[in-house]
Amino acid sequence: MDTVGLRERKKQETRIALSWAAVRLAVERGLDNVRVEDIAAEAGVSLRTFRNYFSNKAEAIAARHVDRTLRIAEALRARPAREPLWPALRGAIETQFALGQEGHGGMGKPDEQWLAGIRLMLTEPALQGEIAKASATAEQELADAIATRTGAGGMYPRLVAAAVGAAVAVAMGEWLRADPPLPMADLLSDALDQLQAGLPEPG
Amino acid sequence: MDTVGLRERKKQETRIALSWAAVRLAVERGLDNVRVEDIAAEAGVSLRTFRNYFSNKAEAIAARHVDRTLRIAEALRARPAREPLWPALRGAIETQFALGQEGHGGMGKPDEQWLAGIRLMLTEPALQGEIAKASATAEQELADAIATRTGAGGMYPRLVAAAVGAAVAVAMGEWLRADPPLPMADLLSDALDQLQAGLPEPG
DNA sequence: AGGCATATTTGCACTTTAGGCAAATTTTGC
DNA sequence: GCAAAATTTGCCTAAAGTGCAAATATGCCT
Repeated sequence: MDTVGLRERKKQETRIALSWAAVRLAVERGLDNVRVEDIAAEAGVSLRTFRNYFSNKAEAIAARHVDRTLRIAEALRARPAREPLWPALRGAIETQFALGQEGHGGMGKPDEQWLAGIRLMLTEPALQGEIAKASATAEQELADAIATRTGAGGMYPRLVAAAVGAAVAVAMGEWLRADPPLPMADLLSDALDQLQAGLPEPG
Repeated sequence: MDTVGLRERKKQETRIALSWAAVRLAVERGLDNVRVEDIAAEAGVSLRTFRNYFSNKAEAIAARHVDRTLRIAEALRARPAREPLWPALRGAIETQFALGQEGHGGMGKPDEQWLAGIRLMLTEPALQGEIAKASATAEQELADAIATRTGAGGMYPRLVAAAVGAAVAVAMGEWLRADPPLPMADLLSDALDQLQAGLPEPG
């Protein structure tokens, strides 16, 4: 038998189905034209069950993004303890963004839903609070992982986590904005370089 | 007559009164035991008027914090254009946090409401989304001001704004947490120093 | 397999939030 | 003063959110 039972797995499936339905409907009709009830129906559960998982539309839409960002901290912990912090951080981040680049030899269709979800979150003002909350959660985990890895105390772990989170957010924003599309990896690398250089004033 | 008419001023007063009432009631009874209706009553306006100003409790509570953080960008713009970016940034930030230090020769009572509001926002999970949204708004303004001042394009202005926002947030958190209380100015300065040094791994 | 304990889903009742709309009130500019 | 414009307010309806208990599904032990 698996380490996770049927119960656990079905719960996860329901959660994903709800989040997926939320994003799809919101993209199709616009956020305001989607009732929580519709999302529940789309996912094949009762309205009340939706509320057992999420407290509102925004949370449901952001759920997959939250999961993804939380995995950065997880990836960091999985790295060899002796690896210096910054390379480890870059590695951990890259594993979560190893997609979206078109024309690359990799998978052809770069998680279209994820892209739509991100675009939606950056577009709809009503979702910005949620994306920010997601970042806060992720940064908390990241700070813990950094503290464990470096043994540093004080503000350092939280500073690094917050700064890295900021860099990721800025890079993501630029990625969506860039008209001649740029590879996410490059933007991310560029942002982290500037951060590590202490953000010196150009010119 | 003033440059702003009575209308403008009363609107601002109502806004402040509502935000103030929201914070006070939430601190007194706990966030969940405050209905929007109560806040409106406390501020002496109708429930419907409350909704003309804010769309929910959280927004009302965060309003004064938003105003305050927006003033950082304003302060940056007010600085001499030739001043290098980082000193100007530090100066602008400090002007908005020139309070809260007890035992300093300055004002005796350091905006008790503000402290309570901040503590509330950092404490109540339901408000974290709002504080984050506030930061996002402030960072947008800050990025614009930085872009204007430095003439830099690309991600630089947004990166600096986001990183500075992160540093301020971390310093504020530490300030509230520190058991033997530390001066906000020191924490802020420390955080910005680390940022400018490129957040090198200690040890 | 059978059966008990635990977790999840669901329906239902109820309170609160959210927002459109038009009437009443207040401020502004002339 | 007085008309135009903005703000406040009450009313109304849809939707969100929450507690509770019954029904259903799963895990676990014998």
